[in-house]
Amino acid sequence: MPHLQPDPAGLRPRRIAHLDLDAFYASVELLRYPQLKGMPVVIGGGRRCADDAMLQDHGGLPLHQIQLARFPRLGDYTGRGVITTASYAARQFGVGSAMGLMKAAKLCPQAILLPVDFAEYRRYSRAFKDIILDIAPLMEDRGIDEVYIDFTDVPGGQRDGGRVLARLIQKTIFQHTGLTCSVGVAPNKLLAKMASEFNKPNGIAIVLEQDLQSKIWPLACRKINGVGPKADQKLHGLGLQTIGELAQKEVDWLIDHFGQKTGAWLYDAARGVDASPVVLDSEPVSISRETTFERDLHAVRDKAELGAIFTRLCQQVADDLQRKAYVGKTIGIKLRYDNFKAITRDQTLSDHTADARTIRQTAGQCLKRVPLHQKIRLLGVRVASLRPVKDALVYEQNRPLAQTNKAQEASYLIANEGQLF
DNA sequence: TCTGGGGTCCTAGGACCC
DNA sequence: TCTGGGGTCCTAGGACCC
Repeated sequence: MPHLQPDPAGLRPRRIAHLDLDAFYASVELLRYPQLKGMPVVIGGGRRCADDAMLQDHGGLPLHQIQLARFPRLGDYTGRGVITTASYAARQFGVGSAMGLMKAAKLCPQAILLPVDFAEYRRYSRAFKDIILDIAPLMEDRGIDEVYIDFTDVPGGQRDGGRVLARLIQKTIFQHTGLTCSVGVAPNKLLAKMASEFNKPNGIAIVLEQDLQSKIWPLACRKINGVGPKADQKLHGLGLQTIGELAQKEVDWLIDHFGQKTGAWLYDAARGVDASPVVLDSEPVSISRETTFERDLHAVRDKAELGAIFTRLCQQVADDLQRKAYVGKTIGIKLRYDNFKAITRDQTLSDHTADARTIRQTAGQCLKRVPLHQKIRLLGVRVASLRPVKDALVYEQNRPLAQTNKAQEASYLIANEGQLF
């Protein structure tokens, strides 16, 4: 007999909020260029985005005075890339994030195309998280525009199911940054995440234990955080469309079809059961850099170009490690062929390192173990098995030594730039 | 005209050790 | 000569998320 009620032991008297900024990148760009308000705007395309020229050529005018006609249109863009964020006006045309720019250009050629400006987005990201921490100190960072917040013991966090505190946070973020966000408050992270989607943009949704059947069960299984395209397809194949239908299945049946771990997890998720804690801080597992080329490259015919890119990626990863004060033991590469198939190779060293030469040499060894007949579109370098360099001070005190290392790294890398291995 | 870049976690097989 | 589990580390691939 399937359970029709949530398992009371799994639903704690917690109040957990999920908050994410609305159309974050596009909203930041609209603050910078208010004249674009209401226009379809997409962010993406990166460094080759045509409007770099525009940004340098605005005749010294303040950014907000640049005339609409001078902004580049999506329809004029030719090249690779995907949309990172689309403004709500652009979404009306069916344009959305992760969509290829060329495909989006067909749907909405008149949309304005802006390049991503991560430095600026990170500033806003820090600002909105600082505001939250001031009000509610138990916050889990889930990326540049998303957090979980434990409302349980925050004053006012229980009032009206959390609505009062959610409203306060929402208002304070808007006052200080001009950004809007959507908040869901529920007994756990799983439900809070789903709830935050209910009233986008600039909305608040409260989900209580007893709302499971009315508010959660009608939703598609795909709305469960962790059910992606593959799992969703498989669920459809098994005749399951909604979370409610999933909740009718026996745990053994789910385990038979999805394996022990995923099966048990799906069983819980369909019942709104999630005991995972709000994690305040966590150590990174890996640090990586990767790049998709402007055109597909061949290991033999484009050896010099590829070698230079490879070296640059290693240098960037080394810089990232040193800046963040980590060393890593496992060096890996990733490449993606022109048919989009990706492969990885890695090698674990006996000692941790953040040295660009060591990374470059080891990554070169990895590259040797990979078939290189086919053209490739992407190359990446990754360092894992990280360990924090506890004494960041040592780095400071040894600055002259560190600079010597830097110089040696640089000369080694320049000497080997055209090489692939 | 396909499909970014930065991550995390899981699985599964093999090596190796006890 | 054959046959055990269990634990850990390494490697490769893939699903998923922001």
